[in-house]
Amino acid sequence: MKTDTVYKQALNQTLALLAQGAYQERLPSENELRRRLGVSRTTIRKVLQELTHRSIITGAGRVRINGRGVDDSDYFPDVETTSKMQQVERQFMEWMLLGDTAPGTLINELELARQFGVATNGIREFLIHFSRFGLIEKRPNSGWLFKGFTREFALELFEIRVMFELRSARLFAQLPESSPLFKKLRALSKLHRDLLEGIETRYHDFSGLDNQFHRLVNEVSPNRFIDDFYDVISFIFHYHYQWNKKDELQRNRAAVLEHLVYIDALLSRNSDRIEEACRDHLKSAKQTLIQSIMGAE
Amino acid sequence: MKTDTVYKQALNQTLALLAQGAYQERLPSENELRRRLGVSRTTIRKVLQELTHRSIITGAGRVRINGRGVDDSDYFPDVETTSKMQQVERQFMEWMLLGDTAPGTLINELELARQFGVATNGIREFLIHFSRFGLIEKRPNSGWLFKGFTREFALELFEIRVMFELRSARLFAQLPESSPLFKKLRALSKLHRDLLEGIETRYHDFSGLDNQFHRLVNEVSPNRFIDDFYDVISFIFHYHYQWNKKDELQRNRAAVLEHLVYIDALLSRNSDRIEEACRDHLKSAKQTLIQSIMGAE
DNA sequence: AAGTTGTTTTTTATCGATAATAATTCAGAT
DNA sequence: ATCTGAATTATTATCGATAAAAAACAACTT
Repeated sequence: MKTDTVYKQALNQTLALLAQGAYQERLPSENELRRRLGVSRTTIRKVLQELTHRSIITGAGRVRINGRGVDDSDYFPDVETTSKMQQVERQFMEWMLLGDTAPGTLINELELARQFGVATNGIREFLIHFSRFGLIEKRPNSGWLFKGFTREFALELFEIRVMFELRSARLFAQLPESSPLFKKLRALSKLHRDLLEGIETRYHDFSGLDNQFHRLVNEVSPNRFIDDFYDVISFIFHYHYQWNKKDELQRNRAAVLEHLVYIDALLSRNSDRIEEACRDHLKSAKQTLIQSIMGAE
Repeated sequence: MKTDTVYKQALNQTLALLAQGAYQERLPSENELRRRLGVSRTTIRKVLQELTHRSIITGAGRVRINGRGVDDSDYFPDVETTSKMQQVERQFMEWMLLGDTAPGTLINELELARQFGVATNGIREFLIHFSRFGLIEKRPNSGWLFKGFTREFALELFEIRVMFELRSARLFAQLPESSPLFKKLRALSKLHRDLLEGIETRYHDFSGLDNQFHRLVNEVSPNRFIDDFYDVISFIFHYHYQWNKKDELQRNRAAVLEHLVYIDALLSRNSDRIEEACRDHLKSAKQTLIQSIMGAE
């Protein structure tokens, strides 16, 4: 049966809205809330019913108002708000990256299913999806082969990444001055400078900014295959850096500085400068990844 | 429950081997056959048992010999030798390419499952896998969106294809004369010339050769992401051309000629010639695809 | 008439079960 | 040393069922 994580998460979000005083007098309509939380009205109604039941809100029908205040203990714990699929994803990445799983290991659906506490179907669906990341390969009627999170993987990944990013960066140089992308770029530059000031404490905010920046560069001329490839990169980096905290501050500071040079180059619309900044940045990103892969071995 | 398509296909293949007289006197060992057909010994034994039962082979143990000749009616029909997954794939492609499915159509797992006569799970697994081809997109807790087999799709596909192929072609120019790839390339050139001679009747053999050629070019420096992308291309072309026979002879003759120019260029190891031939060929391949997409609309 | 809530229908996410296939084992034969 | 026989065990490919969530429909309010 389906888990009710969508409902629980929606309830938590609603609580957060109430707690921060978003709705003083009356709650908005069900449709309004639905749009805000990105779930169906069915779910919203379930949430409202529960909140009413708990007296967190009172009234009914069109007139629902804040009831007793929200307490920390009202929230559902985080575990209950992540779907099975997300849990499987996380556990698999742990198994792979933290478990020192050797290249060449055969993956057994049944075993993983037992280990992760889900039906084999869930594992299967995850593996099929995950196979796009180039780390596993299916053997029909047999299992899956783990090819290894290796140096070769990183090299192949970056070869493509450089091709794609240079392509977009070059197109950037040809953009008319009036393009809205430049405005976005300047906004992003500001965010980078802000981060740099508070880097000592906020250094882990970098990965979000990194993603935003590289995706912005690709907006110059959207291509679904490039976008997909960036999904691979985000995914890999998301998990990899989550568990590789070594030198994070220093690494991220350096990367922010590189981004700023790169952004300035893009704003200058000078192809040579752009190309140089792009290559420089990707070169050090590549080294960082490779070092951390090698370090882990 | 699992279908027994593996067994049936293995049996058919064994029959084919017997029919073409591969084993005059004695059949090879079970292990030998196993390797040859790429299935487990369990399956081979089941096949041998059945063949013995049907008197197509006689004897037992180490001495199994040809029995009565193989008859056409001995073979299992093709439908019974394709797994559910393959059937779903084919039916889905038909639905998409032949059914004039409009961009923006929402895909309903349950409906497809009923239509194709499989469990929803099978549809789901197929769609997850298929989403890598950039034609559909998942909406969590809701269905899938069909983005359309459109001109944009073709343009985006070819932008990447050109990047990848030029990259490989350029690396080819730097290969030492002694590289084994040149030998393979000469062999492929021969196959092209042979095909050209019998093109009037064998023109549909081109697609296999096309695939072989482009994969050979990428062998110069293997990259899993490029390989994956070529899977996308092969898949699309496989189905697309299967149902778009218009001008096939003429189109394929032209493509073979282009390949020959391209191969000669690669053999010459002259970067300029290579680049030109590569661009020319991809340009016309792109036009062909786009025309046939537009023609269908 | 547009927007809101109440109710019903449809669809997805997830589980568990089963036949076919693969993998493993071991003893005896050539 | 490799092959078959035979039996056992393990794993995958497939089906069907069910609660949660989404979507569609209907009835009501202002």
